[in-house]
Amino acid sequence: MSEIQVTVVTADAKAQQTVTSGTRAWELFTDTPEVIAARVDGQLRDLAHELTDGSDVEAVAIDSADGRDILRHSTAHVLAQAVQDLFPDARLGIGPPVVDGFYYDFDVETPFTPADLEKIETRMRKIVKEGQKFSRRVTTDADALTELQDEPYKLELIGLKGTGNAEDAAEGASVEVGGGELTIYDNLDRRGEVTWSDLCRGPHLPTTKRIPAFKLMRSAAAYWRGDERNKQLQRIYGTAWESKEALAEHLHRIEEAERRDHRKLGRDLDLFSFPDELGSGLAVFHPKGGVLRRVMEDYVKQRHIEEGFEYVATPHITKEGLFHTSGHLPYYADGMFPPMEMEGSNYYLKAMNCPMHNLIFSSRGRSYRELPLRLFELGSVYRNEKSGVVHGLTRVRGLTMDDSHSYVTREQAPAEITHLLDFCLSLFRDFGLDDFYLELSTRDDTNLDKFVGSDEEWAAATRVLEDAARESGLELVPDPGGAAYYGPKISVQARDAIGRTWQMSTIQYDFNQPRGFELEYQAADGTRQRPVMIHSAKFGSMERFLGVLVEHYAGAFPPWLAPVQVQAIPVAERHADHLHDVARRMRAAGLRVEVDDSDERMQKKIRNAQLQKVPFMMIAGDDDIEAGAVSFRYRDGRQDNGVPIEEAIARVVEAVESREQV
RNA sequence: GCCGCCUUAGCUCAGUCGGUAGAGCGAUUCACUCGUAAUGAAUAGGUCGUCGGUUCGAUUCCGACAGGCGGCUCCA
Repeated sequence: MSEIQVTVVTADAKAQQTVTSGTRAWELFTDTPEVIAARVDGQLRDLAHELTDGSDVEAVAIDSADGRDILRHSTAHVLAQAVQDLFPDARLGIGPPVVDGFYYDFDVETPFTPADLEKIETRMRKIVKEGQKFSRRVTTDADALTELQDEPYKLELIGLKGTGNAEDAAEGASVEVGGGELTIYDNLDRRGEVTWSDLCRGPHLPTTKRIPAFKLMRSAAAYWRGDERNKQLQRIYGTAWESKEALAEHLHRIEEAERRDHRKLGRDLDLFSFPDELGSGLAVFHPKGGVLRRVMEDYVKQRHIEEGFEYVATPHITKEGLFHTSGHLPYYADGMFPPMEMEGSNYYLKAMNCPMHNLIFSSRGRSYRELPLRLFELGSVYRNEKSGVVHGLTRVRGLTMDDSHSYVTREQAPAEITHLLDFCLSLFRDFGLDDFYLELSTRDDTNLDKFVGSDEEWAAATRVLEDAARESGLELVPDPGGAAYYGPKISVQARDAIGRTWQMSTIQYDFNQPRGFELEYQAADGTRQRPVMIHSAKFGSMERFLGVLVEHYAGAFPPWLAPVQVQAIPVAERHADHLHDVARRMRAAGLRVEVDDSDERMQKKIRNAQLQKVPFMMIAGDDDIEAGAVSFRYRDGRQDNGVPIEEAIARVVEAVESREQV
């Protein structure tokens, strides 16, 4: 037996080690049980991987990003084995790890019920307990096609691999047939007998016993290879973690997110509702939600004007010709409400504001001296969102965009895009959101029917946007195929307090509509030139942004946004007049104050104010009246007693004006 | 749009193996007037999502539709 040299790589060191040939990766890590795989020369490998001379070997711990992916992928295998144990007719789709978990798709006659999931989970625990070994076996396409002849979806993946399309075949397909050679993983029981096999690239945990904690979450249908023309498979989602504690924390985070759900808080805080009578995806804002909207709208209007925009207004409905000119009807009709016929014309509800703004631009001759010309409105639009996608305030059928169109020369476009991007980000910061990334949505070059314009125009537009995005220094994520039909876009994705992301702003470079509308300005040399238009929505939709704010703050808004800024609570009935007096003075200072002079006990009033997440509770009893003062209680239970009235008013005013959180 | 699940009082939810329903919170009224997260009592409130079918009888079973939830697809 000969000797070979390997290099064990850790975060801060590299150590040469001499081992005998045939040594497997696990032998290097026998005293570190959290290691479940190895990265050998940059490739993730099973611990059973046989080392070769000169290899760099790095431990992969189960609680690392790669380690969790491997854990979850292995748990997905256990899921599939359990499903085929219990439902022998189930055919396998794809089973990759995803953020915080994994899924596996199955073709079954009848969809899984919650009771089925329980049975499957029980079966999975049994498999985990059995400590089945994940054993890698290299195979050939021909052998695999024979072996997997009962698994039509796997055969399809192997076929796609042959054409080099495996990576594009479907989300997660690469975990099955990615990489160079085709491999099958056998699950071996204690006697070494094969109990189950699956086509898989790996790597995997050494045994199922190394799955410390998992849970099945839900089942749902999913189109095979993500294409709605294909059959729907039944997808089971699960999660798996390196410890029971980590699983518990994950479940706790989900509960936390549910607690912040804007749909629940919207009801609890009496902000908005979705009356069935209106139809799906159509919200009404109650007085308290109305305060939020008004504050947002007033602020965003003022900021637009400060940034050089001119406020305009346009109708909600128009004859169809306009949307032909803009390209909406040829390219976007599915997204619009059906037309209504009147006096021989078809009228459409507006799905976008841009065509109307173009009419304002072309209402008279324009000079280069007017550019950039920036038109802005809070434009309400109606979109025929498919019934299955409507979701709270974040996906609605009627929405109001803070929508603007900047008409610029080609030369001015880059600076204007940077200007718009800076504007978006500063607005978010004013509202307390300061964690963003950008997405660059480009044309899908394989589906040109969906997009207007020449290759050169798209390339130029994409370049301008990409440059501006890079200049911002923010993380930039590509989104191929995500462009609008008329041009590429940058979108700003904001993370909320618990790490979820939401598409807010979009900035789109459009060379098509100016051509369609024959927009022109007269240049300095007397020639007529075509402007470029840049679409931008900063909040995106007022509805979605409001929903995101509710979740970001979990309903506990900073005072400048809070529907009720001060809730006054008398200790006893005789103290109410004092508070009514202070409340009057606060309202005169522009504050939103309510006095709770109901018959409840003060403890109950405090509880109510607490549940309504009011930033300032203003309490007064005998001591306060005697001292010409009030007492504050904050949402965190902190107290500040005996604050002189003038100072109390000034304090709340200051908190509102500074837009700080209290 | 597709798949699955769900819809009982304003909210959260019991319940009826087919014989028209209950609780807590909330609301209203009365009593209590209290120093930092729920005072007590009484009262009102429901064509059990809508429409159709089966049945002597449907909130319960079946179907369609509407709305919601979880995904998928889509998303200007």
